[in-house]
Amino acid sequence: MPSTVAAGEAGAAPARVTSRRARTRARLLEAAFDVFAANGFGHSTIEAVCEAAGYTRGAFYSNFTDLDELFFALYDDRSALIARQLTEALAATEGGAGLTLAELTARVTRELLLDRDWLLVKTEFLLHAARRPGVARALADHRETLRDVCARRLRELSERGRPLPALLTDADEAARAVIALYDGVTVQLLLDGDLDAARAWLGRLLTAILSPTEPSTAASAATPTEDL
Amino acid sequence: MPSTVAAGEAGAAPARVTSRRARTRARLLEAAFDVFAANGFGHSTIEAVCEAAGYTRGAFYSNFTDLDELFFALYDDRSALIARQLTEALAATEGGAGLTLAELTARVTRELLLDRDWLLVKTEFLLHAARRPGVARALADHRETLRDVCARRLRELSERGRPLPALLTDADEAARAVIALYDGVTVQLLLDGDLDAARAWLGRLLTAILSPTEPSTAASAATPTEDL
DNA sequence: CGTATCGGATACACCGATGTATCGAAACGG
DNA sequence: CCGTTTCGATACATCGGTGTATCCGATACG
Repeated sequence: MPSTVAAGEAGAAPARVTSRRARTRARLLEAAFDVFAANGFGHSTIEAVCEAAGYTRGAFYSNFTDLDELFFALYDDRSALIARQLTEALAATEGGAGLTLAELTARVTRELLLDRDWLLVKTEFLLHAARRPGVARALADHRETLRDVCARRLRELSERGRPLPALLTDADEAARAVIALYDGVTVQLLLDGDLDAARAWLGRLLTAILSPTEPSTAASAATPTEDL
Repeated sequence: MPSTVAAGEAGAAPARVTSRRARTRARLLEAAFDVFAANGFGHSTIEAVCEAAGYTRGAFYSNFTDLDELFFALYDDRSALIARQLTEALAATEGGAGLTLAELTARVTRELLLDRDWLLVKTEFLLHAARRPGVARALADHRETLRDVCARRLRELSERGRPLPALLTDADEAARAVIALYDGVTVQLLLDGDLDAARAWLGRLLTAILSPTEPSTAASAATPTEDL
């Protein structure tokens, strides 16, 4: 069951599944990605996707019921792929030495900030999920597994002497901060399209927030939202 | 000229503009906000907006040409309103004492993280803009003015002895970091809908990234993305 | 290699949204 | 108040996308 976020196939699975089916399905997903990236999900039609894939609508309805379902499947595929890439990139600690902070940020930056089209589709899926509690939970779960991967590396880091900032209580929270910064930089990248700048900026932000704070000032600003 | 992002009225302005027109226009925008928040811009129709506003499509075509145009006007109005609120909130330094870091974060958190519906619409507008270079630039400009407001307060702060983190070179960059964190927390809020948690989390993140870092570790991690 | 099943193409009926042209009524200026 | 201008409602023609039913070629399996 390689589904990362959830299931949701079209109709009951046929008794005899040919491999041609898998090909056209893959092509449809590929084409849908391009169409969604270009026009946005809301302004995309089944016909446009089929035409981009080189099929007629018959092929679509044989594989999916909705555009919604295809959208979900598309996100499922892509996000699983990226999750795998990130996990591998962070797991590759040759020599057993473990990652340094610089390496960690560099790898996160490299693996996660890929192309703008994916960010467009991903963000649109976020909005899609935000309006459907079930999908939202599934997406949140998926994000949580990614966060755990990140948290594990950060925990290693802190156990090997590199202290985490005092304001972030544990590695899990530090990982949350990493995600937040990543999402924030994504917004900027969507606007200006400068991938290199976004990578550099994310790198700086990550090191900034993961660097230890001075104990004195940290204590005085621990609970900022209490008063006023 | 109260337009914040850009202009773009429907047709040439009539010689005699009644005030009824302004009312219906406002109502249409109001209704559009609700409809967009509920269904998403892409899945919203002119009819749905008009019905929600209590008009027929005739009223719409008398005020706008497109849904796109209405969307732009809607964002224009709302964002200008919020920009005003934020500016006022940050400017209100009674006694001339200036804001503390805790006050600053508290106010940003309070003024910017309003309701989820607005975040939905705002994010959708971001995607909308990301696909149209002209709109993207306009939106970027608008964000820049907000950032400047923030940067000014941060500069005051650092001039009154509160040091900025060494990894963020100046107040402008610190303001960028604030924006990035805000955007990042927005994503989380869109997913889980927990407004209070988002506020608290944003507050912690802001103080974390704006607190001074230890000089030693700061220097060693200054250029993280160079190698590897 | 034959045959049963599957997958995608084709054709059709339908609906919903769009845009325009026109008309009655409200709002403004005198 | 009354004429004039403007605003929004109504009616109409049209178009694009959807979903379904059906059919023929492709494919797997014995």
